[in-house]
Amino acid sequence: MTANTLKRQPLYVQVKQLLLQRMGEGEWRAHDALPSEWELAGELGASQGTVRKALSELESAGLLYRQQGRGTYVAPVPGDWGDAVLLTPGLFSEPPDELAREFLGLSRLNASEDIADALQLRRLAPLLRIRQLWRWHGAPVALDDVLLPAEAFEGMEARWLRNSAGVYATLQQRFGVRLRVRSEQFRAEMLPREEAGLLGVTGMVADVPALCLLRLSESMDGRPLEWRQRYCLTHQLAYTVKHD
Amino acid sequence: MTANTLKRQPLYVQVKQLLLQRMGEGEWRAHDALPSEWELAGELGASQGTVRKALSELESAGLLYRQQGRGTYVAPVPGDWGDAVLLTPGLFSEPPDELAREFLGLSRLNASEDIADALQLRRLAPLLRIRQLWRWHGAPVALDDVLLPAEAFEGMEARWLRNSAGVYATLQQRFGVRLRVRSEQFRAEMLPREEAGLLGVTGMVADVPALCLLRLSESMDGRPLEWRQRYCLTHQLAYTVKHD
DNA sequence: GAGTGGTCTAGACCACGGG
DNA sequence: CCGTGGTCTAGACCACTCA
Repeated sequence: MTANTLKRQPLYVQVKQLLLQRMGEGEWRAHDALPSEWELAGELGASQGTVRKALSELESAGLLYRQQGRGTYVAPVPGDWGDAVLLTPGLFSEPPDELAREFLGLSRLNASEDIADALQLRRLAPLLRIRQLWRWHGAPVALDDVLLPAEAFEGMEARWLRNSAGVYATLQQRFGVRLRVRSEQFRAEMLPREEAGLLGVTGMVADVPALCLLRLSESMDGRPLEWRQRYCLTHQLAYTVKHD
Repeated sequence: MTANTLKRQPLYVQVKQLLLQRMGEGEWRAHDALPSEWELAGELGASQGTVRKALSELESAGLLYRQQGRGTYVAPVPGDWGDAVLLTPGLFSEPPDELAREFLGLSRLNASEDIADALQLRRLAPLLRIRQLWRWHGAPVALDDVLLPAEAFEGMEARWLRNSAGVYATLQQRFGVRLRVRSEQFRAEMLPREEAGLLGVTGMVADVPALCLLRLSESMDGRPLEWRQRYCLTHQLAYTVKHD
């Protein structure tokens, strides 16, 4: 890599950033093959070992997958549910159930202090709010409020969200932005009235506890771009996170 | 590595396993320096690059930490709380609060079907149960039930647990077993009566929602060895998991 | 200055997948 | 068979820490 020093980043980091950029620009779609290690090495003027280190780190970050004897491929966008899985409680065996996602609406509001702080915006900054409902075997099990900085996603349209694989997929397809989870926060709460209505918990039933998940996500270059709140009903299903 | 092939594992994996074994046998204590890459390479008959790959993987697994210009050191045993942190809710800024751990008791019981299954034991297998309470600024915030296969930890004594940095630290010190989290499961529940008593939630107060965490941990060679259930009060504090 | 880990290179061989 | 990624080696230079 001739004279492309910039800020004296190690070469393999520069290779990573360059590949991330090209992936962000949509040069390759999910499951497309990247050039081989030797081709990239030639293109970029680095050795094959250096390219390998960059590719390996992108693989462990979940952006690529590699198969011996075949090649290196762009990994599909992770679903909105994240790495977690809904499970029947008490069991650690895992039938990865398909959850159905239902888009409820797109609206605008202004950031509260907490949210502005988390997203590194000024107070009352305009936000987009996306609501969606998760169903498992037809029954509502979770409700999402997704908050995005309006400035970063100007031109967002509800129909993009209605017919898509999820918010993350839409952001990547329409804005070339790929998000990753920075941190998640769990809390047990009594389900608020409004959310209870949307989740179909109505009437005389005693108050219901809900798992409240907050998730802060960022772009690949580290800017926080999504604040998500999820209310999960966990009578029937638990929220599982696998490690490694 | 001359003729130590075993089952045709890659050399760097064999190096990892050998180092894990020697760490498990207590050859080094926390913050002890390991031999340098070149010394290990000489000892084990591998190249320095291969040793480096093994060490790097152990570092990213959190078992070692390395400092340029100094050396490679054994990482301290993680606390019982795991990678998660208790936080004031709504905020993603992080004052890593010290939690006080209070040992409540050591008892024996027999495995239920679920737990025997998760720990890969026969039904009704004998278990050790360790109870402990977590306090934050004096107030109880969480209660742990730790279940361990009695067979694997015969001779466990309550006083070991009373005066220690936690269950994981005791297991490593007394039995040479280091655990890592395999999966965690979250659920919102109404706090059961017994746990409410231990957590100091008494009297006329309306029922309280609790975050119920299940954690399955395994030894470094992949045997499931701990089933843990934790009830967390999350009115004041939330349960946070950082990624990366 | 000596010793450590961090990066980078060049070359070798192996294991796997597919034509 | 070829091309791919996976492992392993040897050697070079750099950046950092510490005596």
